[in-house]
Amino acid sequence: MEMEPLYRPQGVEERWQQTWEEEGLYAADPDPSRASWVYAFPPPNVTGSLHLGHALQLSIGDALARWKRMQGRNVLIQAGYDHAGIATQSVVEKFLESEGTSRRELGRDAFVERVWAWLHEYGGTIVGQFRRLGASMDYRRIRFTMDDAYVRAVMRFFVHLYGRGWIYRDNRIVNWCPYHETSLSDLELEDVEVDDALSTIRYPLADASGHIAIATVRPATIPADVAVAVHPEDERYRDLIGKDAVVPFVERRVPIIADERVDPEFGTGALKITPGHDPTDFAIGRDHDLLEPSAIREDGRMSDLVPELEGLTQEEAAERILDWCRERDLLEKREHYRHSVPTCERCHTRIEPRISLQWWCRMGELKQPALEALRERRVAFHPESQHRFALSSLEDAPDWNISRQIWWGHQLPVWYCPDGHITVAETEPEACTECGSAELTRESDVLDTWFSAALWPFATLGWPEQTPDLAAFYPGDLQTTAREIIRLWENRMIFSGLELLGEVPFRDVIIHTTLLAADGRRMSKSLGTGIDPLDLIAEHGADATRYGLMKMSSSQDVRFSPQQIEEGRRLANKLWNASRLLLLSGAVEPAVRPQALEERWILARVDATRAELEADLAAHDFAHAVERLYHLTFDDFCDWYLESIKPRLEEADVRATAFAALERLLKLLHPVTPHVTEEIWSHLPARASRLIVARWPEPDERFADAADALVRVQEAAERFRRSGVLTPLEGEEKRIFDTVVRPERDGARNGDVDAERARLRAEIERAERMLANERFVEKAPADVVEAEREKLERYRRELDAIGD
RNA sequence: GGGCGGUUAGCUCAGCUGGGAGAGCAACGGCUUUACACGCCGUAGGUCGCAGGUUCGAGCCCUGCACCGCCCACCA
Repeated sequence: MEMEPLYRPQGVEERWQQTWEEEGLYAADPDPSRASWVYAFPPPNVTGSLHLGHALQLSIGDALARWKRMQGRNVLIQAGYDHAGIATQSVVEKFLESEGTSRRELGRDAFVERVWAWLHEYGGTIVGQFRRLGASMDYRRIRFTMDDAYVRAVMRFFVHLYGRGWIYRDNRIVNWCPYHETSLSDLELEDVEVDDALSTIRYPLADASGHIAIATVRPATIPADVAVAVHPEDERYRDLIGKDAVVPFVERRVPIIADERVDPEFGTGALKITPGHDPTDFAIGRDHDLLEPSAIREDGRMSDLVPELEGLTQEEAAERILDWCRERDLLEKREHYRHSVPTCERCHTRIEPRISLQWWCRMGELKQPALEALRERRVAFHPESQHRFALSSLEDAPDWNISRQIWWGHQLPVWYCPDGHITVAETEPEACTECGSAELTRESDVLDTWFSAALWPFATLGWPEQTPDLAAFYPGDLQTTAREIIRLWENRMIFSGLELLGEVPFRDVIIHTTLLAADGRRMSKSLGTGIDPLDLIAEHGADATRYGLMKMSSSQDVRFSPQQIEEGRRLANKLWNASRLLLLSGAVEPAVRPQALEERWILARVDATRAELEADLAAHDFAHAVERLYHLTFDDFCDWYLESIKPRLEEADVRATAFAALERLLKLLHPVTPHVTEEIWSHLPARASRLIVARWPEPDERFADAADALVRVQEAAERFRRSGVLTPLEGEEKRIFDTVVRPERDGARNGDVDAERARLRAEIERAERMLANERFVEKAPADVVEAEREKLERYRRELDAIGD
């Protein structure tokens, strides 16, 4: 096949992706002869498409996987989808709206069928996009959290926790979305700034001795007030504590209580307590044994608490109540107030804090083994700061609200009989376990999406069955994710794995960099700041994209910059052309037969880089890892080594060594840029296997001695190019210098010996000053002082050589 | 309000346990050199956010301040 001067990844990459997969090189099967290495890739939303975060973590994870595979490990990257309960339900509901129907019109069973139909038509595109990035996942093993087998695992988990006594039902205040009519976790919310009005309203004292004024943005909730609270230390109200106030409009007597959660600085310093519609009030109410009436219904309109308000919107009700207050001179003032309120991240409806009956999982005992595992670092989050965060958020983890009032998801395996007895079973029971009634109704709630996601590392391998896959691939090795997923998912996988299988699901969790938009804001579709990785791949290739994303993954937040991707593209092209040079000179069987200094040197450089690269990858320092590969390729391999052997390329032995060095270089690069390296590999003299499964280079320190000699040549070259000064060199060193630098060309330009002399004098002066400082010589470490002396001597020698 | 991180060259970022400020890109100058102009060689560009402190010596350690980002908790 012809090798064009310009490497074009388009077409080449797709061909290798297909070949690798067809030849079964991505496949992982239990193999007792090899140690496994398992990376359960976070299952994306089944309705989702590839974004830069996926691409980044996949670049990292796949590079590690390919590295481990070349080291002989039996690598499994688990792929699949999450059903993403509320997100998917929202997407399909919007679709139904466009068709002129709705979830309610269809009813539950028909709706769920429509979701499945929708998914078969439009869902599951993202895994194809993983392929396009070159992700070496076992695509035969795609799992979905709604697969029959997976559903069985989820049911088993629920029944198990219930049997342990850790699952209970309770009325709590939850984030309620009036549009979806479901509870939401705190993490499914989005804060939005709104312009509101803050009303100050007088509540008359029951003994008619005056009034106490409160401030509220939600007058509609006044009918559900059950108390007025003040801070216990607040002098203004000390005398009122224990008295009764009269709630306007409903004219109900309520106590004035003291509670430290009231902020005396805000508003009037007095707070109306509405446990049914505010989280703080709810907490205060529980502590003071207050009633929890509800003025607002599931749909966000007024309840029948006050019959004349029933069915009104909150705005309408608020107007009525405020009018009532105005007429009696109880409305002190009404002022503009801007604040942020939680909204549903899917439909942007304002969240209604609401008390409802929910299912909960007690965390107290369940999390203990996970805490221990984290403390003992049997699971380690990287970087270290995130490990501390993971540990502290698990320590603080409140009981887990596991129920959602939506239709798409795993329906709770809970059945009620007419007498209200509860039967919990993995499959539909025949009769109530308590009274034997056969009239059973299933709980309509479904489980939180993260409840099933918590089982991902083992439910994908067949658990609860004791499958060969489970034996071979559990526990796994790697997890990668974004910071905000730690509490939602990582910690829950850890405690679930420990509870159900007795072992942690993975050893290392890499919390990857968050890529910001160029202006420093968060990347998001709604801000229009997102970048489609598929566009990057189409333009620059998957290799360049992988390289660039790894280069960008250094600190916690990094702004996206296309230059890094372009750098990757140049690297691929450079590698391509270096290989072209050797192949055009005549392919020969690779053999390590170094005869000259530069040959020993490049082999030493490649080996040194191998060692450094291994250390970088082990430390998850991907930015430095790829930078090293870039310099090895450009500076060492091309600019020095290939330039210096060019005149001798007709010698077969020289080429044999060159091909051997190239092979090692390709191997080191393969985890980062798999396609171009495999493509070049295929042009090399017949290899027994694909590069993807070739053996990672063994340490080879035979030529380490060549490094120093070459450094001398490189320094001489730098000096010559800078100043025209020729450093005396002999033999091999002089030959390489003459080949690469070519004094007849580079030296003609400027011979600024004076500048070089001045430079050396400045260095000498500086070193002399340091060494003249007694405190420095006394207190600095001996090796630092010694190094300074050596520098001084060297500079003096060099100055002598030039001629002072 | 709490937590994490950041502030170093025009841009994106490195700088290990304190010991001569770096890379890539961009800019500028020079090279049609038997692979690559997506190339090669070189030049310039930085009071390392600000103010103190510790130290013989601080980009790095300590204190305070300013600004930016993210996460969490939120005052009705």
